[in-house]
Amino acid sequence: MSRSEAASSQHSRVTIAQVASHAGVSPTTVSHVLSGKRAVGAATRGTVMDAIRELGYRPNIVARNLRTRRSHMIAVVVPDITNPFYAVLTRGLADAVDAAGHGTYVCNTDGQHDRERKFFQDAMDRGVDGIVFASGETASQVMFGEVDQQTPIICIGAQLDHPLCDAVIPDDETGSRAAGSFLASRGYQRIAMIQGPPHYGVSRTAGFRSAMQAAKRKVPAELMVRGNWTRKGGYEAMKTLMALKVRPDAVFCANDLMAIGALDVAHELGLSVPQDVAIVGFDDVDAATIVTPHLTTVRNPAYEAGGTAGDLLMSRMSGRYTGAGRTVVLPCPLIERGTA
Amino acid sequence: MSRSEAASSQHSRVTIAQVASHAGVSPTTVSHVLSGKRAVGAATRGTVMDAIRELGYRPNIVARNLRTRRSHMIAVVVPDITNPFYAVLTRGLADAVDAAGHGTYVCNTDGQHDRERKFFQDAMDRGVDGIVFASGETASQVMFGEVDQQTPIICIGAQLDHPLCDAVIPDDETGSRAAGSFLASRGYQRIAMIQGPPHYGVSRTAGFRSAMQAAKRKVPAELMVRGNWTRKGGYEAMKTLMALKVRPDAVFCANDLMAIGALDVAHELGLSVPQDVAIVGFDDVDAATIVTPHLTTVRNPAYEAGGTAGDLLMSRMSGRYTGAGRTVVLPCPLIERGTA
DNA sequence: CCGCTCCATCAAATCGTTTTGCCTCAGGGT
DNA sequence: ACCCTGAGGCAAAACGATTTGATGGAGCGG
Repeated sequence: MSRSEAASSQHSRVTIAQVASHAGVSPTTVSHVLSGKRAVGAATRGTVMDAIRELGYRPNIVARNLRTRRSHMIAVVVPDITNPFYAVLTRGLADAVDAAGHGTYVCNTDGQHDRERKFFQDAMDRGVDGIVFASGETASQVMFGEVDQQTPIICIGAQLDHPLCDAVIPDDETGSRAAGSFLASRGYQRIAMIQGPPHYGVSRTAGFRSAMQAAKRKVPAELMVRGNWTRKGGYEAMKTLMALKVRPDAVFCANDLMAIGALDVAHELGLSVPQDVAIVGFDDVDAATIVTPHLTTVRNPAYEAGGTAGDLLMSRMSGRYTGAGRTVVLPCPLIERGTA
Repeated sequence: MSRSEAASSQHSRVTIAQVASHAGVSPTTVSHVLSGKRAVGAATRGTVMDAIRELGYRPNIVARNLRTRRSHMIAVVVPDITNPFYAVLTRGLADAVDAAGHGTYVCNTDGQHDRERKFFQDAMDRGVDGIVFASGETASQVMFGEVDQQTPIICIGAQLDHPLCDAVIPDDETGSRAAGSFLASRGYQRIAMIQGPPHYGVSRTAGFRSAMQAAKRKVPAELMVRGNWTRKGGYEAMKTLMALKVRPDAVFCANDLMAIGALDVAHELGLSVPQDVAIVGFDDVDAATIVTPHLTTVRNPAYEAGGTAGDLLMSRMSGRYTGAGRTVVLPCPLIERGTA
């Protein structure tokens, strides 16, 4: 093997200079052969290519990054990669930018603002070409003080007033409205909602309310309860709903986990779903098809969100687009399954 | 703000040379203040620190990487970050190395060998300090031909005979044996197993067999069926088991998804679990506590695996350890829940 | 034969650090 | 007086690529 022979002959990696001397040309020429930025004679090119192959040359990307000021690396900062929503989002992003040769540097913040800031700093210092920020709707804009005006930032799920910051936001409100309208169209009369904690998921509540208004359904305060996004929280919220003197015949939950908790209560009470009570969730997590019956829900397009974030990023990195912050909103379609 | 003032005054970032001239010293001295590798007079240090603060200097990490030949970045190559097992593993790794200032570059291979090779190359070219390879048990050692002897590699779930490659392997076999013994100790007589596809998960099968032998349970061939790791696969395997003239009263599944499929069949047939038939899974995925009753299973320690991979890596990167490949095996404890 | 354009190539500067070798000065021991 | 040591500082050489300006011919019209 010429490769291993070359590798063993010298401790470290082959440099462009060694290729050049082996081929009897200057480093410049080798660089031009590789990049194609200037014309190179066919014969010379052949010699150089041979030398490259023979020595097993691989370019040192760090050196290139230093000179070109591009790293072909983008940072994605999420609360927790363990959360399937962010895992899928990250995958969508990775798939979108992979073809263009960009790697993805994943940062877990656990939603802590100081970690968000730390990773912003770190990403800038490392010279990433772009940052995708998906820390949920509570994205404080504190950390943007730290940011270099050069590197593009994409915000997912929240709109920020940073000049060069594009945003991609799933259309929670329309999705929730669809869920509400759907329940109404099925003839359910007393439709309740299990919301998220105060100040969270407000657009989901808004969409639901607007649907109820359009369908001429009254929603007394007792039918609007809250949970903390967890299965247990949904369980308890559903308990209080079912303890009402006159029970709801349908309930829309602000996320799937709470919907699953609500389903637990229905099973516990011996209620059949959706005959006795209908349930609709939001997010379309994997678990939605594991419970029985399968959960009717609204899809939160994580993969697509990551993908369009990647596209927006690349359009800026390439210089194709240099204008003000764009906003693309993604539809959240209703997925009809067994619980409504 | 002195920071923004400095930033606006010049287009690009502040360099160490600017700090030096602002403080009236040489770049060398600034570097020494930052790194502490050589003594610097207290007065000088103060001046330099002030200059750094005043100009808002941030070191250019790319330049540093080029000079020091370390990137403080480690690559983790997994089949798919979307798979919760690998997401958790990645998080464990990230948490372990984060404190030491290492970032994690995530690569999704989808289990394709050419992508594995491509990312190996890419990671080497980018100058990562280490690679964690978690592409499951079928890790071909093809891509190791590409690898620079310098950069340490940790293999998760498979043992490779690369000289400097440490391995961390979850103890599937003991875990499976525990599952089998547990079923036997509960008095189940006809214990079946739904295995993975041929050549996969052999140690899980081995552990189960050894437990059966120790418990003096016969396992006729008809009780050893196969699925393809999916819920559907488990469903079908369970169907054929339940179509037997004499049914098993317990079944151990090589992973949770198949166990959930088996559970579907039990529900469909009106069998009560675990009275009529017991079911035990493997992995302890989130879904295990979503099904009813909650799945009794064997825990596959993803987080710990990622964490110890990080530790092994750091011990090599720091030069603390330079010996032959180590192997650490992680226990897979049985988690008793409702299905057995 | 001159001037012009193209093509191919090269030398040298640059990116922003870290690190090595050398210098100076002060102080202490003999 | 002399040597030695340690502290504190600087100049310059890496690190390994890309990029710019210059150069030397070749081809060609006038």
